Amino acid sequence: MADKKSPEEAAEKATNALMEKIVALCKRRGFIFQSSEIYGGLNGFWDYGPLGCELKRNIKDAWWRDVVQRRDDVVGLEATIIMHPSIWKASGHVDSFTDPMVDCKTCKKRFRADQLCEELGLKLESVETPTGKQFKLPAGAKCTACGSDQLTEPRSFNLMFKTFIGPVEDVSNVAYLRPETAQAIFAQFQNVLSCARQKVPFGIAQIGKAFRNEINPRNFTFRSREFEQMELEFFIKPGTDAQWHEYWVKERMKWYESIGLPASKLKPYVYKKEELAHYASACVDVYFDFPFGSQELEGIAARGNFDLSQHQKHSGKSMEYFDDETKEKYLPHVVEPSAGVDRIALALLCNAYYEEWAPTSESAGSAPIPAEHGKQPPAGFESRVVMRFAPRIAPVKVAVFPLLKNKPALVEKAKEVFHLLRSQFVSFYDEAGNIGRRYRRQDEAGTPFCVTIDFDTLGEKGPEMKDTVTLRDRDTLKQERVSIKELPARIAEAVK
RNA sequence: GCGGGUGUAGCUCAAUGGUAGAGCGGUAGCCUUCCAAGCUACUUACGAGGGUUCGAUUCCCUUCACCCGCUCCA
Repeated sequence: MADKKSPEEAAEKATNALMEKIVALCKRRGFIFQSSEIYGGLNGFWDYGPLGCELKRNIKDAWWRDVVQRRDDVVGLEATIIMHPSIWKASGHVDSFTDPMVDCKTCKKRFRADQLCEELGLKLESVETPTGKQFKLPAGAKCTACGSDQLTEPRSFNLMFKTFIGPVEDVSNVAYLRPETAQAIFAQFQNVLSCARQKVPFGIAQIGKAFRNEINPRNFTFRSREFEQMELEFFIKPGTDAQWHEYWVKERMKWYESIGLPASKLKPYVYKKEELAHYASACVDVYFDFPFGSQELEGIAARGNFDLSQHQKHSGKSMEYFDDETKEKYLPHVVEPSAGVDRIALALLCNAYYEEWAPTSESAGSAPIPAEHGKQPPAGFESRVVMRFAPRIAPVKVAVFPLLKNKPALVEKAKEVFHLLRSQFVSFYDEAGNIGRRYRRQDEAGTPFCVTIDFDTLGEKGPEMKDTVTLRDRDTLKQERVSIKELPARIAEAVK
């Protein structure tokens, strides 16, 4: 009786097990490692290994191509991570990124100080300081859980990483690592406008690192303290907010499908009126079904002119745009699609992971079948793990093998083919172990194509087979005879 | 930050108050004519720091990391 598990518990156990397998594969194959692992690791920080950094690069390249290079109306920007502290004052991050927390010394519960006071009908006291607000509990504050008045003073957890510019560690030299890439775009709006010869509507895009001192990093790389963002600020004429917002939500959903995330696992979450920030007119989050739940990959917000007007106010510089056609001056409104690169990488890894029963040599030629949890594969099959990345996003596009390692003519020809392909695609050469083992290694790396050089390639079966190779498909395991000449075009077609 | 759990090789797991063993993997060699075959050799670990003890991977404390719940989530 005590051993009986509810369906919910069983399902939870299965998803935990799945995440653990994905984490193990990420380490085994060199996708993601713990940061500073030899020193015990560092909470909230992760490194990308040889395959992982190729994957991430492919995500960023795809985004940059689709959002910037292939459009007439978007230009790029690469700003510094540390910027003038006033930027974060203007953006609201210095004040609103702070959560004052109090702990009950008696029952160890933790509360947001403002919420606790509100519940008691009191008002949290605060004083402005150069580095943000300092909070003080009003008289009469007590723990709402146990009633004790033994509460710690409110401590501010500002989510921005702080540092100092120059040698003196002093309040006047405080600077922050950017908690988002977006603000630099607003701060450089006039510079970009004056050189890029763009007219509203147009966008400025940036990819880069951002830092948030999260209280509680969780779910592998999903919530990290150092992460990478891809943000677009698309500046529009006031009043066209709704139509552009709708446009970008559609564009972004399409993009996720283009990198191989299925529509069935992507869900738009439309913010309700009361959930919106006061300046925003609309916001849609793109959610992905991770093994640990449906979670946000990107937020697409219509932010009005809040950011530009804030910077105009704080800097005293005009952020206005002069419209040649209507001869009007105005502060452009903005639609902001803001995506997390690491979250997308994690989504791709989770989505690509499959356990299958693949045919062994006895039943070669059969199609692989999905593995059934907790069961042994049927005779003639054995389990394999395969990462089914979309070819466009796969870290390695093609692997090249000589059928046998101890035949110099095969090795020489294979290396020749490898060098030919390497000039165009991320390629991998392997000759260790038997051919099946090498195929399986590439399955775990998610390499969509394997090319094998055999004796027919050398012309042993006659001239019509000479200079043809086996092209093996990762997903179907099907093999096809293709001439070396046609190979680059075949692969290029699949990975474009 | 609180509570619970976990920490032995790259992975999965074992044993033990007297300094650790296997399978898989990896590397090298032999072999191998298309899906993890075989043989040989090599490789690698008690998360970190203290304490108790003649002696600690094992017991105790602290710390770090990971997982789960709470909390938090621009």
